[in-house]
Amino acid sequence: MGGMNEKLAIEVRDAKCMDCRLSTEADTVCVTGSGPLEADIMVVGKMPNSSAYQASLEADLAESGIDPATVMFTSALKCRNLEVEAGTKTSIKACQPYLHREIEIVKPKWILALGNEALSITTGHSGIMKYRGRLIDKGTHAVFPTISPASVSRNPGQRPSYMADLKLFLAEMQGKADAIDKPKMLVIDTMPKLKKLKDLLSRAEYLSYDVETFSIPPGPEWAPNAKIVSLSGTMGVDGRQVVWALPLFHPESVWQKKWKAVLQFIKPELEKVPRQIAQNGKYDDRWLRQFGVRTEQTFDDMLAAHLVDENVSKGLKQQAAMRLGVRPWAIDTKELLTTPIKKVLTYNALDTYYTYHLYAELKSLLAQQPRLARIFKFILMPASQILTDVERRGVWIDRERLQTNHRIALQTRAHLDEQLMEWVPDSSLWPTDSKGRPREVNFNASIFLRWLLFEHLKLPVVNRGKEKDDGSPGDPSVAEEVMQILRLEHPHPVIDLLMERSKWQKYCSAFLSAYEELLDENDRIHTTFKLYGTVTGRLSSGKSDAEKITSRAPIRGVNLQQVPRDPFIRSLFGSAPGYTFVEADFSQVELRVVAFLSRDRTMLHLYNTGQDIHRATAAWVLGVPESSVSKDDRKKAKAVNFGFVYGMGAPKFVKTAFEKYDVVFSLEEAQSIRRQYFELYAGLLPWHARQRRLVSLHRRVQSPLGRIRHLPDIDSADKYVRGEAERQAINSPVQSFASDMTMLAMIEIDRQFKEKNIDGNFISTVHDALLFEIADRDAARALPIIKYTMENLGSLKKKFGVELDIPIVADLKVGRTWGEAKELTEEEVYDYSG
DNA sequence: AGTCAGCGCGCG
DNA sequence: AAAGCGCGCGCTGACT
Repeated sequence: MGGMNEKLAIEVRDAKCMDCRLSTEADTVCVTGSGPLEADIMVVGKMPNSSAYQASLEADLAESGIDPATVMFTSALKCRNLEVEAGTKTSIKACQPYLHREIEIVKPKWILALGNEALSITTGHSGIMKYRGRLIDKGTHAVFPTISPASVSRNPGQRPSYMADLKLFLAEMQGKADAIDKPKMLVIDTMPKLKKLKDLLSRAEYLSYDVETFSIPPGPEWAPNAKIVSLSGTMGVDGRQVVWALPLFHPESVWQKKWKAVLQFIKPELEKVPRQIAQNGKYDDRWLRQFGVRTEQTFDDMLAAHLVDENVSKGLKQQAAMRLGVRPWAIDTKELLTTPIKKVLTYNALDTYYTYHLYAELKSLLAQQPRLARIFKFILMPASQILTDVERRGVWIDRERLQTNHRIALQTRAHLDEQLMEWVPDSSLWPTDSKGRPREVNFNASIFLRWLLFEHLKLPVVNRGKEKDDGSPGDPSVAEEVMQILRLEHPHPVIDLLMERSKWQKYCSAFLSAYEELLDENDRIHTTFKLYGTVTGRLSSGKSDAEKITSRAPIRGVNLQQVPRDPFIRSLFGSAPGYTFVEADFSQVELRVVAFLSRDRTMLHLYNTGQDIHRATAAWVLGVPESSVSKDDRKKAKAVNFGFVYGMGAPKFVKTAFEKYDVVFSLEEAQSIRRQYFELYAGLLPWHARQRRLVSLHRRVQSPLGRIRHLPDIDSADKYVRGEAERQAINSPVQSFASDMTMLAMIEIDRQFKEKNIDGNFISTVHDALLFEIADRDAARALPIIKYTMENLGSLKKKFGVELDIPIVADLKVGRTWGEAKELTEEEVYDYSG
């Protein structure tokens, strides 16, 4: 690093500072900034930079167009200690005055904050991943946060977005005009203009559209007070482009009182536009369908962006900045109704305008990668269409049973609490909070519980959490695994009570009360699926982003992919009266895909001869014939298969075997089992090696359909990070392919139901399972379609040219509810009589 | 009164 | 010191 700026050091530095423990360990105490005193730009890192670090930082800045010679470099923490990589909240606080004094003296116009410590000391905010890349105005200067270069060197995958941030920082400083001109906007606020819009829409070749919505609390489109505030579009008509904004339920809107009628007026033309482009259009389509307009997006930018690069953020603003060089634009969408209408409309229209330009960009990117284009066309877009209606329809819940079971759960928890209270002494002994008041009784993972177990009852501490920032040991763990160990080695009634209680606590808070709150007037609950929610292409499920906004009465979303398997919960989910509930599972689909990809002979043989691989593994581990493998043993073997196939080591195997299956293995036993496992399935290790080689060579891997997983961390200098990327390279193609098979099945089955006029609907997918609700009278026709389609998946060959040489098996369960559905034999599926 | 990260645990 | 993968969410406790 260059030396400290002398004038600055004289003003600011206190070389004898002893405000925190860092000073005692430091080589140099209180290192102040280096660089010109009159700099406009100040770069704040975490600690004083080493010379190598400084050199690479300067190179990064130069590469993005910022001249390092004009920059004042300084840091959040002032003590330099090359040995210790330390940063503590207390140290940051202690150092804060020095940095603030530096800012006062240098008076920069811009501060580049590198990493969370720098962010927090310059702005008071925490959460660098949230705040990175956006300018924070501090009055006298503006702070632009991004991630720290240290993190980038550890995770090379972050480099592109880091460099993009630096370039955005330069653009902000230069106040550069956006790369694309802002459009002229047609505001539809009179009857003649509305008629004109209707006419233009009827001839539009494409339309990118977006709605602004409102409800209190922020929630779903079916909430009683849900309103569409405005609808905007960018469309191509007669070879030119028209950008328009239609005010609807805004207080200043001329259409506020008849906004629904206005929507109906343009509905036929809106629905008929051939190319319908949107950003996360499932959301817009859901809202428009709620109010009677059935748009069907044909191109979703968000999904295309996800396919092209699963690791970047897919928001419109981020994508527009990254791909179009457009600076962020924003209004407070929580305050739509009090924001002047002009602003709302401009914002709304601009969204559609950039959505269109992104579409053009992404479309050409996809055109260059035909396999991705096929996944987009034959999986993502059709799935998005289907899921739009799945989310709107929701899943039927047995309301009475829900209320009963909720009551039971609350009572059970209360009863356990009573029993636990017998072990709680007089409140004078309770631990106190920072203000000296006794802490409340709390049997969740709290300070109170830790005190009760480890201080009052003097049970031994089995495990601790992460070491604290100040170097003190972490809190004693009260996790399930710790309880299991305590129960074995130091039995105590409190342990059993707590283990039982934690189950009921989770049922009450995470599931039952959420379900009750979310039940709509038709006894159904809703989820939001994300097709862009996972790096492998699986769906994720939960609440929509709007529902995530914290508010006084948050609407909680249901994650349909983590419903406890306990029939106490699963039997609440069912089919409405007159309908049959069907669960169709792909049997062991991931392991079948492993066999297909690894070409392991033993696995291929087992599957091709219709055998059960978990059973085979269990028999082999236990050294008994397959006929004497119990259900429980088979379950344990599942953990063995999944663990070892994806690169689990012996120590972790010992841990999971104990935690999940109560089986105790010694490390030696585990090592020998692992060794023998790879002798039994001799094709697996060579396949692992192949995946490692591929990812090292290309920095990415592909699924059989061509989904790409970028793994830039394979270049990390850190061997743990590298190992992670290697195991992901092994797992990703498998998980990807399996989940695409599920989506293809959903799409094919949906098409056949429609063709054959079957009254059957999807309720949810759970990774390798499809859930349906089918009219009783159509069940006999529907079941064979479901099973046959899943097991044959014609589109794999037809659309993707992939031919599976292992059998795929679908297991069907039928009943009134999820928890009570009974498995059908093959005969029962093909000859169903209810 | 709201925000956040870390933990622990629900699912595949 | 650390080697299954992929998720979402509720709670706690510390902070503004």
